[in-house]
Amino acid sequence: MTEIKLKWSRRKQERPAEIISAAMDEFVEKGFAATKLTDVAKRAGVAKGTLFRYFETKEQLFHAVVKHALTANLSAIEQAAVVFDGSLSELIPMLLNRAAGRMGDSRFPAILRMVLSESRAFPNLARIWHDEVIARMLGKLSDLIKAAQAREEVSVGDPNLLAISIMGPMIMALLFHEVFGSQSPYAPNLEKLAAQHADIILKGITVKESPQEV
Amino acid sequence: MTEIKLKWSRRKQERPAEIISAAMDEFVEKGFAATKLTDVAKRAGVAKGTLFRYFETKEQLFHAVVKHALTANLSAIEQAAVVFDGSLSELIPMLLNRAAGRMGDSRFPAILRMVLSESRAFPNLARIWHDEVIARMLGKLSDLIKAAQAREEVSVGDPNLLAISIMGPMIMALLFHEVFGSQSPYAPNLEKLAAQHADIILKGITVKESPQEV
Amino acid sequence: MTEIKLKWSRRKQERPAEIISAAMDEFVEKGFAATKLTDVAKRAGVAKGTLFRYFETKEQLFHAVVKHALTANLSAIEQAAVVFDGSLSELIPMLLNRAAGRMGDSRFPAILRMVLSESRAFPNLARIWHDEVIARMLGKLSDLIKAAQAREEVSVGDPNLLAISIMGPMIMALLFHEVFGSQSPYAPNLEKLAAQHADIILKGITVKESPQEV
Amino acid sequence: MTEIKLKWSRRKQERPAEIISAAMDEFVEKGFAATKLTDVAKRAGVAKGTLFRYFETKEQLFHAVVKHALTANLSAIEQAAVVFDGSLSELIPMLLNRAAGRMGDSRFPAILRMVLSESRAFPNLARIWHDEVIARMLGKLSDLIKAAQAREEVSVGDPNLLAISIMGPMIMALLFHEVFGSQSPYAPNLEKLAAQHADIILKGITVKESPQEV
DNA sequence: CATGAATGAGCATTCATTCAT
DNA sequence: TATGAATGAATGCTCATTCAT
Repeated sequence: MTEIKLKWSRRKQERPAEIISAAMDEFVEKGFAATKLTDVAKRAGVAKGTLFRYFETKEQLFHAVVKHALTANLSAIEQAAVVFDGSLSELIPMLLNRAAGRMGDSRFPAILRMVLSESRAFPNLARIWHDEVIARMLGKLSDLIKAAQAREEVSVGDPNLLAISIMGPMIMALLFHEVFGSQSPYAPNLEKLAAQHADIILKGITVKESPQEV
Repeated sequence: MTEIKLKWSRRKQERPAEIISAAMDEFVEKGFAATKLTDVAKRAGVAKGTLFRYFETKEQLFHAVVKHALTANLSAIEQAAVVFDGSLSELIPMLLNRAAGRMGDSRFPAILRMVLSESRAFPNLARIWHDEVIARMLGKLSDLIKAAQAREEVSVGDPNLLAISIMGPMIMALLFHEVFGSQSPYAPNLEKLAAQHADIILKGITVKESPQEV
Repeated sequence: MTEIKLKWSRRKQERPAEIISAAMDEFVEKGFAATKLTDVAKRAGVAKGTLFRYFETKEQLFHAVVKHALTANLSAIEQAAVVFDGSLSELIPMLLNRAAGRMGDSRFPAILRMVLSESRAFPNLARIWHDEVIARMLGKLSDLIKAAQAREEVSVGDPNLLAISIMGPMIMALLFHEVFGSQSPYAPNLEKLAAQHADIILKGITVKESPQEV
Repeated sequence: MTEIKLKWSRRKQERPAEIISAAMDEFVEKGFAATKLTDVAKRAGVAKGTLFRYFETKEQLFHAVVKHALTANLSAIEQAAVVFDGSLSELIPMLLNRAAGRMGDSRFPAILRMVLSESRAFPNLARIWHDEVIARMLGKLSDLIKAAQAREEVSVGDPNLLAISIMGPMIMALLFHEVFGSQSPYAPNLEKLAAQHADIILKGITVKESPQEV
């Protein structure tokens, strides 16, 4: 009896999280429109009606999923850049390598793809992700680049564009794996790409002490 | 008079194209599942039933749209690289600049996004795009890089990854505009990005003339 | 030119009959509701729109088909009984044998079945068939039976019911072949049934001259 | 109160039967193609969507109706003959009389007619009815006739055809009432037909006591 | 007159949402 | 509070009918 009671109250606490997790899997797999709440309920191990106790509509459930995905990844994102304060030649390899690590273990790429997919139907989604993820990430990276330019570590150039030059290939590679799978002969190895791209970029932007100039 | 007389026979020729165009707009805007054939018909200026004269099901209409988008862009893609035969230092700026040009005028970015969105529900779609677009594009670029490496124009490194280093930022920028719009302070100017990224990459990969030459 | 002209006007004359024939095949095969006018047109070798030059609606086409089937078979039916004027012991075998003959060559069983099928949706159909076919057939047969009873050829009994006793098995057998096909081990051989049933019935109804009575 | 409380759980048990009953009425009245599920739902007192909770498609609902009709009538049919073990002179009047009884109270004739109507569109339907109803009925009757022939109760002749001679008029009469209604002056009275036809048949097939016996 | 492209009312089916239990 | 049976608006698709050619 006590057992059961505990089990119930325990589950009650966890229900929303379980539902969100199940819903995320479904939304990510099928997209918003093609996801059936019956399937979400089945996957979450609850009755369909139960979903509506916690989320008023399908759309609100979707928003909850997105919000959850956001906050779950946000700390990691912040951390990646905020903490750091060294030279770009140290930051960039670390940043790209960390991004590469995201691929295998987390649902980040799938969520990225979902955001790309659904942002047209849910403009809010695009705005939130822009403000919370993109702006922070690019903003921080851009600031670090500006600082590096100020101390003449790197050559001049638009820092925002430079940030895209740095991150773009990783994003493209992530999407490649998401969309085309890892079996393609062109599927990039993320760690190697991170290393090689960091190398190229650093060579491409670092100010060389030209011997004869001195 | 002539106008009216020819209305039917002329339209019969154009109908499929008109419908595909309208359908592309709807699919791109709403996604496959959320697109209503009523809206497609309305946009195409025909009755609902007329759609089914030309395309048996919603899915076949979708495939026709994808195929059309593919062939419409394919020639341009082939051209971009195939014709070329000079050094990478000429090719890369041209290639990126041309990609930048695609943004404003064509529906390419929207289609790219649609492919990202729907490839999970339509695995065929992913396979076709992989084989027809990605493989060709990356394959050709990779070949050119190998040739440049052979004649020691550029340093060693995995050519496939290098191709991603070159194209990734443009892809990311395209998606940025598609998803977040061009109003964002972080929205990259495509032409400038193309120029700046080409510069960086070339500096990053070109084999330097040995110092004693100076 | 003349050739063509002739061909056309010749066809024009035949068109309604060709359409009715094609329509009968389709209606008989699929039933009224499941028959598509496109298929009728195709089978008749004309365009869909042409059907509507000759028959205002699908329903009117159906009525034309029924009417045609009726008149085509009516003369034969009339003939079978009207002409005859002999004893029942001659009539019944002949009648049943003739009915058996109908099975193989004509579309009569299929039409019978169609009438059974569609009479609920088209009460007119039932009424017409009742008045034109059933009443005439049963009426005539009943009259002949009454005459035979009057001259004490056959025993007393309700002549209408007797008519059904005579015809029923043939009707059932016709429908058996129509519905279950001729492969069933129970599928009756129509000629044999006609002969055997005639025999039984005649034995069953003929007034025997009991030897001792004389 | 109890009424209301149990409404759902009780109805859940009854719903399929209620729906099948309503659907049978509609199918029998209009035929498969012309039956609208809206009307079935209305007649069953449920919403359209509810139908699909219990039957996946219109066709499956139709099959359920047929199956129900089959099993509902099958036991009665089996019983009629299986149990019996007496002489044909007792069996035949009883059998025909029982068949006559079916007319007024059950939906058997309507179902018979539906099977005739829809068997072309649903060949399965014909096969099932052939195997489950016709074969059993005719088979059993045929067996009893063979036994009677063996003990010289009745004269020789094909037992299958004899079975049709026995049943045919009842089938025809059933269909007459179904199709043309009971108002026709030719509409047979089923009980009288059963009695009279039994009489005739028995006289027609019974082996007569040889004259010298008198 | 013949054609067949175009139409749109009509129907089967789906699924988010409600609510009696 | 949890359940899942019931609901009905919404949507893909069909096909008889129309009408410009």
